[in-house]
Amino acid sequence: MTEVAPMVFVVDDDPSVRKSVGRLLKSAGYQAETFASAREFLRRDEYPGPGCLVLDVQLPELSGLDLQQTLAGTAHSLPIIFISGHGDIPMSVRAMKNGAVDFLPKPFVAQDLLRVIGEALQRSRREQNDRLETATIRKRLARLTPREYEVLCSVVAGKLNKQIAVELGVGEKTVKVHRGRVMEKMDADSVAELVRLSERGGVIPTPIRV
Amino acid sequence: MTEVAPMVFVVDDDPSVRKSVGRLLKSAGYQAETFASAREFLRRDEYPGPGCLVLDVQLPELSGLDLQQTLAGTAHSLPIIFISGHGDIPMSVRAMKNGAVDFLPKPFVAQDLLRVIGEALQRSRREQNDRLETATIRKRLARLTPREYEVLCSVVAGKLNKQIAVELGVGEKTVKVHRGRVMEKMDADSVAELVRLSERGGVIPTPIRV
DNA sequence: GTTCGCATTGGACGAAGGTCCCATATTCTT
DNA sequence: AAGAATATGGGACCTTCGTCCAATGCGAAC
Repeated sequence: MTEVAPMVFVVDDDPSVRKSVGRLLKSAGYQAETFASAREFLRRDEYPGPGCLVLDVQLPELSGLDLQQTLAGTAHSLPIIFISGHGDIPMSVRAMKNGAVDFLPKPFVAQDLLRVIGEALQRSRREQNDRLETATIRKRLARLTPREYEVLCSVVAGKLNKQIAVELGVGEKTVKVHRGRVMEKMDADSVAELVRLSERGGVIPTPIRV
Repeated sequence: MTEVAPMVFVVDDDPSVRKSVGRLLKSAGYQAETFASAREFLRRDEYPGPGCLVLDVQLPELSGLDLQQTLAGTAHSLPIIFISGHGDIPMSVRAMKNGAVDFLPKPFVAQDLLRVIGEALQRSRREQNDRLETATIRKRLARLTPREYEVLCSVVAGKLNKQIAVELGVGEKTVKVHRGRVMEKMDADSVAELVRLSERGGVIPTPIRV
């Protein structure tokens, strides 16, 4: 495990804010990288470790809220803390609804920002872990052949080999082989574990026909 | 299925707001009940159907935000829409962080309130369904004897009857009996289903000793 | 055109799961 | 004290699962 210092990105069109916030973050032990616009931020390199984004709402071209929506659902989306000089309540509500960690009106005290950044980084770590886990599972799922995947769906639906065989129009023997390979490829020691892995991987159990 | 009209509770110390909002809601086809204070609201009867709470932030004694925290985690918590005449951004952020559906500054247009209430009721229905499902599962879990519960925890961990028997210091036969009763009481047709039920019911699989 | 991955199946066998009827001991409630 | 719920088993039996070794057919890739 390479220890990676948390990274805080700052996007604000005001140079003095970038400078002061950047200094504050570094003095607090974080890595900091500042950007003057949303587009500039979008050209950044991916950062592997935990991190968050301190984002001004009012920005030229693409606004902070627009950037938030652009980033939402991205594979490497970061927790966002908004800062705003002329924000209003509907703006802050929209930001929070879209998953922002907090929304700080300017001027704010350094302590408030640091506290919220702590929250954001904690969330980032959690999300990163979750993403890592599901990515691992997805990779395993991707190694399954189409037929194996069909069998998996039926197995996690709780069906017997015999039933699966009938539904797929093959022999029970064949199902057993596929099933064995599924267990191996998914690295599951038991059906219980297979069910949990499949659930996190988004596998839909084939409906049981009564 | 008894069709229940959605219920909207309104808590505001301003009588004119209670009156106008109440009228608006009824004209929109909702049931409405108004309260002048948080304490008064807390004395209300439980309402079984979908519903939400339109809550003023500034209230005598217990504030709207306090009431939100009091209600949070309650078995019958309702989605909350805040309305506020003198709210600020930190206030709205706090409300949203604690799960509010929205935060509307007064004055607001009727259409906005109705739109947000629609969201809130949809969330209410979803939460109600989720609560119903987990409650059903919990009831079944509660019918298990201590021993049966132990067996369940081991089964969903993917252990073999033999292993479970050793760990519990009983015969494999006994485990089979308990296991059978667990399947029956939990109304599960397969181990896969049992795993899913257990997960939603908060059952912790007993760790596997390698 | 040969090699590789995929899907398919056979036979055999042991391990595991599930269920029937039956029985005993303990504990707790009524 | 009687009865119910709980926990524990025996014996018998069948089903299901998993795995060993072995084989065939098919399409795609090299």
